[in-house]
Parts: sequence; C-alpha cells; structure tokens
Amino acid sequence: MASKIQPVKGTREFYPEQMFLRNFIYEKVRAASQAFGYQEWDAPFIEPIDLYAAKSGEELVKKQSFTFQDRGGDYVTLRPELTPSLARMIAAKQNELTQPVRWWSFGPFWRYEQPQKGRSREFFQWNIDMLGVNSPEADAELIAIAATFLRSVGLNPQLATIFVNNRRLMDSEFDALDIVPEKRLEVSSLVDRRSKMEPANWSEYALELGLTKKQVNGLKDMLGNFELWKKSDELTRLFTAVEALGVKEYVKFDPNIMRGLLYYTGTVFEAFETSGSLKRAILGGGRYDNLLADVGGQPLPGVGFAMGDVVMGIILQENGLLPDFVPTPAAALVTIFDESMWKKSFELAAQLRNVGLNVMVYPEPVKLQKQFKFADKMKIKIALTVGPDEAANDQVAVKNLVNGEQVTVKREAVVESIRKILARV
RNA sequence: GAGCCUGUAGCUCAACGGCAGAGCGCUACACUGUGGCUGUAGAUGUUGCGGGUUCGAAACCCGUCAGGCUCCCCA
Repeated sequence: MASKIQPVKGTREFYPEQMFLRNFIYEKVRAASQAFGYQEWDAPFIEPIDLYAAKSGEELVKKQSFTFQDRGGDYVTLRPELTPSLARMIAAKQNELTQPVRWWSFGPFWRYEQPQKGRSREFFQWNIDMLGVNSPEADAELIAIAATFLRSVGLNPQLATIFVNNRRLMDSEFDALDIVPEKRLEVSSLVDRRSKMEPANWSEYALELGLTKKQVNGLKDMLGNFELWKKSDELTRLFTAVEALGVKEYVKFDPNIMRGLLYYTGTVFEAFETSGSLKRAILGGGRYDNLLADVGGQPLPGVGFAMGDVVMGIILQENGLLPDFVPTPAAALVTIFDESMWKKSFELAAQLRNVGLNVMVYPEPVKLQKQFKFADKMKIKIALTVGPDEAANDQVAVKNLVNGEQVTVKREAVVESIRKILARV
C-alpha cells in the first residue's frame, strides 16, 4: 500500500454523509436569516495579519491563527473570525450602504487550537449582524433569529436555552460593590469561570484577586439573583420585545453570562444545550457599539452573534435530530438491460432530464440484480428498465422500489408514471 | 504550551508476553428480466509509524504521528 498522506490536523473530510449534514445546517441557517430579511454576504478567507492585530491580542494572533508569509513577503492570516472584515467593509462604504445593515454569512474559519470534542482547527461559522440601530429591540431581533434557528432544527426550549445579560447592568453592579475599574477585567473572567469551578475554590480565587470578603459575598449574591434584570431598562425592554417576537420560552436572564470579548458594550447572550455532554456554547454574541469607531470608521452601533457548525452537529446527533441521509438526488435509476439496450437507456434518461427530472443511469450492462441492489443502497425510489420486450413495443418498465409495484407503460407516459409515484412517496 | 488516556479487518471491538479473532459490512452463489428478507461460501490485516527489550511483542520500554479528556484559550 502506498504511504498515506493524512489530512491536516484538526480538519474534517466531508464525505457525502457529512456534507449532507453541513448543507442541512446551512439550509436552516439561511432560512432563519432570510425569515428576518437579512442579506447574505462574505469576506475574503485570507486577510492581512494587521486586520486582527488591531483588536485581538498579539498572543491570539501569533499563537492561535494560521499565519504565513506569501510569496511577496507579506504576512497573511486565514481568517479566525469575521467581525474585523465586517467592520472594514462597512466602514469602506459607510455613507453608501442603506442602513440599518442586516447581513448574514456562513463560511469557513481557521484557528490554530488544540482539537477537542466540539472544536476543530477548520470549521464553519454562521455570522449575523445588524448595524446602525442601537436599541434593545434590535438585540431582541437577533435573539429571535437564534431562537428561530434552534426551533427549526428541532431543539425545543427544553433542550436549548439562550441566556442573556447586559454589560452595562453588570458595570453598575460592580460600581455598587466598589470594584475599581482596573479590576473589572479580572472580575469579568472570574465571573466567566464560576460555572467551571468548585464554589469553595472560586471564593478562594476571588480573594486572591484582592477582593474583600464583603465584595466576594456581594458578587455571589449578585450572580445568584435572577431577578436582577428588572433593574435594567434595557433588559426590561428586551424581554418585552422577545415575548412579542414569540420566542420568550427560549430566553432566560443569567447574570453569569459575560463573554470573553472586550468589545461588547451592552446586551450579551449565549445559547447552551440544557442537558448535553458539551459544556460549550452553541452560539454567542452581543452588542458592540464602539467597534466601528475602533477600526477607524464613523461610530456605528452593532449587534450580532456567531454559531459554529461543529458543536451544532454534535448536539443534533446526540439528540437524534440528524436528518435522514439521502444518498443521491436522483429520483430514478435507468438500468441497462444489455449492451444492445445501452442506447435506449441513455435516450430515456436524456428525455427525462429534459423535463427536469434527476436521473442516474447504471454505468455498465451488468446483471439486473446487481443494478437493482445498487438502486436499493442508494435509496433511489424508482427503477426504469428497457429490455427487448419493452423496446419492441416502445414501452418502459417502471418499478416503484418503495412498495415493489411495477407497471409497463408507453414511453410517452413514463414521466407521468414517475410523477405519480414521487407524489405518493 | 502542559498533564492523562487511546490507536488491532471498511466499522464496532476481542485476544494472560506464545497460531491475530468475532459481530456488522463487503464479494460471489442460491436467483440466466428485478432490490430489501433468508441461506451457503469467500476475501479481509505492515496490530498507526519508527526503534528497543525478549527465544518470542498487538501486548513491555523510548520516540513519533493521529484522536479523545482536562488545564490554557475560546476573537
């Protein structure tokens, strides 16, 4: 055997089965995005490294992205995220674009990370954003889109929940606890980490950060207070809008949701599977009102979220929500009776394709048994045979492979016969 | 970047340091104009790769590659 060259670590090969799932997710993503009128767009897959260096930390760009020199000596990066490209493209045509901008995208991304369950180095991600509007109602729309998607793939509110919080609310709570601004970053990551740590260890860690006992206790009270949203006008309005949009049952307030990103300014949200084995977020996003100004554009508020295909695929599989795999788009298989009938079979297939039917012809005049077995494995619903008997009378044998019934019809009547079977199964 | 676990037929997995196996799948035939179900027969392999220990290694040791879990990170 020749030596095997393996695929690059962390990449996935998409055999037809996997491609079917990827397309299933893509179709549902597109349907949810389009249901709210969003436009599909995309950015380059390769970007200058500087695009990310401005916003992301240097370590992230250097250690967790696929970066290399092109033949001209410039440093380029396989895009690890879409938002910087979005910000650039919006900024370039800021006065030209009809606002609000509502855009969605589904494409490949690369991150040089340790592959694990739910995480690969090459993955597909859904990004969807609204720019030009700063309101809790706009935030609610994005959350409703996420909920619409979850519902469309069969993840009901018992299986998946979108947890919502607000950065401004948290900031005012931190103020009330006299947590100084310099500590906010550390405290944010402390909050982020709470679900992953034992309560005792967490408290200890909090004290190590230099918080007083009073502050730690105040923090604990705050993070356990699921009525805290009532203090926030933004969240109150958001929940009202979410209810009106018909997705209330998917959305819960949770003061523990922080999001690692620095650029979020208001609403933040993350969806999790409620009972699954994965601790990873299904999707996450929030409001980023300073981002465009940060990359040199005119200030423009925005809200959006991203969802990866890897976690989604695992969750669908674990919940038995994978769609039934359809191996081929062919509605019918035309068999080849023997060498003398080859021409007749090709002509029949061409005739059927002319009226828009997807038709596959068996490529060799082998035993009919083998050809039918192939049709069965490919889950093709109809088999068409032109043997000497049929050819003599200008007829075709049409077999319904789902129920086993076979009829012999005139060649002109084949299309009707096929359509009848397809309408029934 | 760090720690732990795993790698055997296409797939899921067995095999005390002593003949490399089972189930499923695959191929052929039963069935010379028809699939699924059944029966019979058959083919599976550098035990991830490279080295070492041993009379003898799938097993033990070292390295390496790949996967999984955790830490880190999660744009």
